[in-house]
Amino acid sequence: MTAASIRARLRAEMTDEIKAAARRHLATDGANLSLRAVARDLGMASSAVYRYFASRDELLTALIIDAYDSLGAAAENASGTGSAVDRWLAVCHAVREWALANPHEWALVYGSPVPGYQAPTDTVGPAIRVILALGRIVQDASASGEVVPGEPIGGRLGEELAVVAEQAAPGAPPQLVARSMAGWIHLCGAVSAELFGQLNNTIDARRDFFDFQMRGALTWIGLRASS
Amino acid sequence: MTAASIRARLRAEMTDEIKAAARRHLATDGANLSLRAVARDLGMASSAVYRYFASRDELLTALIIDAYDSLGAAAENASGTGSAVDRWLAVCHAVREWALANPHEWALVYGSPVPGYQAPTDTVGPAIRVILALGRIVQDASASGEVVPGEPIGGRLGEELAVVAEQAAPGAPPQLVARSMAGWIHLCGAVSAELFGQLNNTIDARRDFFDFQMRGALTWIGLRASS
DNA sequence: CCGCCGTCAAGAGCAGTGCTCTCGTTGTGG
DNA sequence: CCACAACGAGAGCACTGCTCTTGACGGCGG
Repeated sequence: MTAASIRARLRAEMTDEIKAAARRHLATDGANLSLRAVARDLGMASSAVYRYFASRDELLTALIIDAYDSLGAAAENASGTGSAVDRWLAVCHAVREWALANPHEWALVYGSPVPGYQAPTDTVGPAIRVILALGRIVQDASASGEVVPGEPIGGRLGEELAVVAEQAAPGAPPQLVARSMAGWIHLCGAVSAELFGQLNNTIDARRDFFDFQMRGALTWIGLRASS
Repeated sequence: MTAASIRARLRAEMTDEIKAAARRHLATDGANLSLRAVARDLGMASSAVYRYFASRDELLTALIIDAYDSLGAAAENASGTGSAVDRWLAVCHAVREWALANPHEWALVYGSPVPGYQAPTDTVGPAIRVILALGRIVQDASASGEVVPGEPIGGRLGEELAVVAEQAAPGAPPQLVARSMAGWIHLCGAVSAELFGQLNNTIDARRDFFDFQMRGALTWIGLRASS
């Protein structure tokens, strides 16, 4: 135990240092960061990095998982208490603030996909944490009646939404889940628009505008202020 | 005229061929396409490409402008006739269909920004064509009363929105312009979510879901079916 | 009609990249 | 205590964007 754990601990520390350096380079180089530059930052040969990550894509995957987990934790932290509306808005603002604090990691996970990169299945678990956090709010609101049911959705879309509802917010009506998904998509769109420069030279009161958008989406989603 | 125009025409043709080849490579390599590979495709030396584009960034800028123009034309074409709701939805679907037909160009303009790349001012003109197309619809609807005014917005956000309203939809109330901007952002978010894989293994009835989202956003925006 | 100059393409070259392979060293489990 | 696994370093391959030089072709002024 002693020896192996020492090796293992050193390996874990080295892995973290590489990821930290890579995260730093993410800011300047984006998704196509230079493994050699990362190695230089750490004072090691570029080939040594390959002892820890089999390829640059694997390093990126690790960064992506970390980003999803960090964002998911932020969302879960914010989804605590209050009315469904308050909880939903808190999650929205938490996501936005996380993205503002970690813009390049947001771009990594919600921006354009890296060309040759195929996300492994390890990423889907962390990826849906924020969705599940929103789903719990919707589920709770639905259970306590803080919700406008709306008209059912038929066809194949209706069936697919029923499956989503079962997984993310069991008990909630599919049409409510559909509107919530739209709200999540609007959330992602609003954050990306702000981060990717679509609001430049146009809107400076960005928090207010974001809040305005999320509240507006909320009225359509149909979460009520309280039971 | 004769000689210079011959030269100029050859140059324009060559420029177009380079852009076409670069667009082809955009599909596989994304924003970090290989200038040498483009040159290889055209059977010319990589250095010869620099006669037409001073750098790879300049080539990318040309592609970006072309993409904005193409998308803008598609949006303008679709914004023709009918009620404000019909015109708005037509533009939304036109944007989505253009994006589905040109996914990599969509990623180029609405995806994560290229790291070291700073968009020159030449791009803003083409960039706002689709926004202006939507703005005209809102303006017309406002003029003919097909609109729910809603509550005014105060503070700095209100002032900024008034400026936007003046530029994009003169005469329309700022709060309506704000809701329309949110609709445009939701539109971009929905297209990006679909294109960037956020709906994978979840929603297959994508056109229906997109339509559902845009109609929902529309009810909140406050465009009425007809006067 | 000829020479000249601007435009063009090609090639070599530089610094940098991802990744592989080999070679010593070091530390650890049996 | 020693063989073996893990590790770091370096060289090397094919590739990249970009620059510089060289040579050739074509249209215009004299």
